[in-house]
Amino acid sequence: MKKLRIKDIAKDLNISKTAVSFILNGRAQEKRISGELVERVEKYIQEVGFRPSSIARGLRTGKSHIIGLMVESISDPFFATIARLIENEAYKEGYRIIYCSTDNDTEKTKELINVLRERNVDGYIISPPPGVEKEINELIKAGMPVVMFDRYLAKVKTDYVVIDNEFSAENATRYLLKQGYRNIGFITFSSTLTQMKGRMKGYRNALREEGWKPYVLEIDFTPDEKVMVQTIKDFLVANPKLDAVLFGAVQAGSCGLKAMTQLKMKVPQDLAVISFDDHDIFELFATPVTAIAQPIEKIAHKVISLLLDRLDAENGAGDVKEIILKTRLKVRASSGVKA
Amino acid sequence: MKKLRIKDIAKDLNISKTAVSFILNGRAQEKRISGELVERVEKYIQEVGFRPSSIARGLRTGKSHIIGLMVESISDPFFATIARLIENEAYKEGYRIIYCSTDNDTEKTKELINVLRERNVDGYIISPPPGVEKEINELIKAGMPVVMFDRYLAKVKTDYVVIDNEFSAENATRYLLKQGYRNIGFITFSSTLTQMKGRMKGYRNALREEGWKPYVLEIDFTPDEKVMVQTIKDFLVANPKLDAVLFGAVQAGSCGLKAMTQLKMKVPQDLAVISFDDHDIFELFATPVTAIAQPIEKIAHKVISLLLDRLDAENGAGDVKEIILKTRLKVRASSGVKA
DNA sequence: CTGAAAGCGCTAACAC
DNA sequence: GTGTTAGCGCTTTCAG
Repeated sequence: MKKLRIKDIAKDLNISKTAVSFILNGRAQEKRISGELVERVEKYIQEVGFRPSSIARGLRTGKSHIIGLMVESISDPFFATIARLIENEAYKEGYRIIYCSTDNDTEKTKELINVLRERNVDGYIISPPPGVEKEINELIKAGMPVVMFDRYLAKVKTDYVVIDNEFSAENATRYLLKQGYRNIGFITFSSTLTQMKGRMKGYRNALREEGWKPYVLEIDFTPDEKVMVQTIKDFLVANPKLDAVLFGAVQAGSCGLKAMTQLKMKVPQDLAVISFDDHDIFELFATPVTAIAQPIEKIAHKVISLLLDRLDAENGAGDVKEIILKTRLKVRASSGVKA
Repeated sequence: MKKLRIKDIAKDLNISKTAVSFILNGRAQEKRISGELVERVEKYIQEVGFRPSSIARGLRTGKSHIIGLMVESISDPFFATIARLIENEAYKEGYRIIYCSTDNDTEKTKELINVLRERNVDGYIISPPPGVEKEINELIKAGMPVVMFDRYLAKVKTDYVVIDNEFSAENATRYLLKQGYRNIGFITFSSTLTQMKGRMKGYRNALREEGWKPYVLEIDFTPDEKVMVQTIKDFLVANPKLDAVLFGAVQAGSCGLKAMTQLKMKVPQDLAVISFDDHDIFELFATPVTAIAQPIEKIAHKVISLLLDRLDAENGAGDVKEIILKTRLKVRASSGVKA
C-alpha cells in the first residue's frame, strides 16, 4: 500500500488532476464542476483513504496549518491544561499544534522561535521569557500572528491574554488581613516577568496601605524540588513571626506545603495559606487551601480565538487586543479567621 | 526582512547553490569542499540568520524530522511529564514533537493517525486506545517506526514500553493484606486496555490466593469530575465492609480521596488507601498516600531511545523490543497496620 | 470540465 | 569545487 498522489487518483478515475485538486479544496462549485463528479471523486478518495500531502501543499501555499505553542514547560499542570484546551479548538479549525518548552530560558526560546519559523508555522502562541522582544517583533514584522499569554512583553505590540495579577494578589492579601493576619509573607519564583511583578506589587500595596511589613522570598526555580522545599523551610524557620503566607504560583505553593508538612506546622493555626492557581493538591490538602483560581478555560479560549481571528484575517491588520481576565478567590479552610 | 533561500545566499557569496546545500548538510568534507569556504559560508549564514526551509527539505527528502506523540490527554500529569521528557531528548537529536490527545477514542485516534501521516511525521509514539490495531499495523507496514507505551496492543508487533502492572497490583494488594486488611476494593476506570487488565488481574490474584472477596468498581471516565466523585461515594457507602481500597490510576485516586474527604472518612482507620501513580496530592494528602510509582524518567527515556534507534536504522529492521519496567511501592501512612 | 505548465525551496545526480 | 537539471506533490493560471 504505497502513498497515493493526486495524479494517481486522477488517472484511476480518468479525470484531470486539476479537477481533483479543486474538489479537494472545496472549489468545485466555483469551478463549475458537476455534483456528480464531485461525489464520485469524494467517494473514491474515501475508499482508498487518500490524503493529500500537507507538506507539498504547504510548500506550495506557504501555509502549514500548524500553530507553534511555546510555554515554560508542557509538564506544568497549568500549561498542560491550557495546551489541551487550545489543541481542541485548534483541531476543529484544521490546525495542529507543535509545542516546545522554553524553560523560561531566553536563548533556548530564541532558538525555538527559529525552529518553528523554519517549519513555517502559521501562528504562534507564546508564554514568553524576558529578553525575546526582538525576535518576536521580527515575527510580527514578517506578518506572523502572535498571541502571548500568562505574561506579556511591554515592548511587543501584539495580542495577549493575562489575568489581573496585581488586583488578585492585593485582594488575597487584604483577605488575609481581614481575617486577622498581620505578618504575611510572599513566596514566589524569582522572575522579572510581568505576571510575577504584578503579584508582588499587589501584595505590597495591600500591606503598605495597612502599614504592615512585607516578608518576601524569591526562590530560584530548579528542577530539583527538594532544593526549593529546603529554601522555603529555611525561610519559614528564619521568620517565626510569620502568621500567613501567599504563594505566587502553584509550584511554589506545592513546595511550600511540603515544607510546612516537614516542619509539622499546622494550617492555619501556625500559618495561614493562600496560593495562586487552583489545583487538586489544594483541595485535598489536610487543611484545604484557599486559592486564586485562574479562569483556565476562558484563557485558553481567548488565546486561540485571537489567534484564529488573525489567521483568518487576510489583511493581518486589526488593533492589538489586550485581554485581562479576572480571577476568583476560592476560600477554603487554610485562611480561616486568626485564632 | 524577507525570507532568504539557498539561492540567495549562493548568489551573495558568489558560489554555487550546490556547495551551500552540501555545507548545510554537513557533507562538505565528503564532497571535498575547502574548510575555508565552509567557514565563510557558515559565518554568513550565521550573520544573516539563514535557515533552510524544512518544509521544502521535507518534501524533497520525505523526512520531516517530526515525531507524532499521541496520548490520552496531554493535560494528564503522567502524560504531560512523559511528553516533556520526550521533548527534551528528541530536541537534542533534531526532532520536534506534534502532539495529539486521543481522549482514548478509537475513531478520533484513527483520524489523528491520518492527520499525522499526511504531515509526513517520521515516527510515532502512541499510547493507543483499543481498536486501532489495523491503522497502526498499516503504519508499520509502510515502514514507519512506532513505539507504544503505557499500554500495548497484542495484535500489533512493535516496540513498547510498559510497567509490570499485574505484579505491581498484586504486590500492593498483598501489602494491604499483610497490614491486616481483608475487604479490599479496587476502583479504576473501565477500560479494556492492557494496563488496566493487568492491574485488575494482579489485584484478583492476590485476593484469590488468600481467599478474600474482591470488590470492584469500574467508573466511566468523564471530564466532569463531580460525577466520578459521586460514583465513588455511592460505591463506598454501598460497601461499608470495605477496609481498604486500591486505586487503579491517579485520577481515580484523586477522585477517591475527594469522595472520602466528603464522606469524612479517616485514612487509614476507616479506609486504607494505595493508588497507582505517584503524585503531589498523595504526598500532601492529610494522611500521605502509599503509591505505586512508575519510573517516569525511565519510561520516557526508553520510549524515545527505541524510536530514535529505529529512526537511525536505515534498514528499519530489528527485533521487536518489549520493555517491561518495574514500579516502586512508596509506602506512606495511608496503608498503616490495621487498627 | 481538461491538460499543460510554472513554481514553491530544497537535494542530489551528473558532467565538467 | 561549479553549474545544470530533475523532481518531491501540490496549487493555480491559462487556453481550450
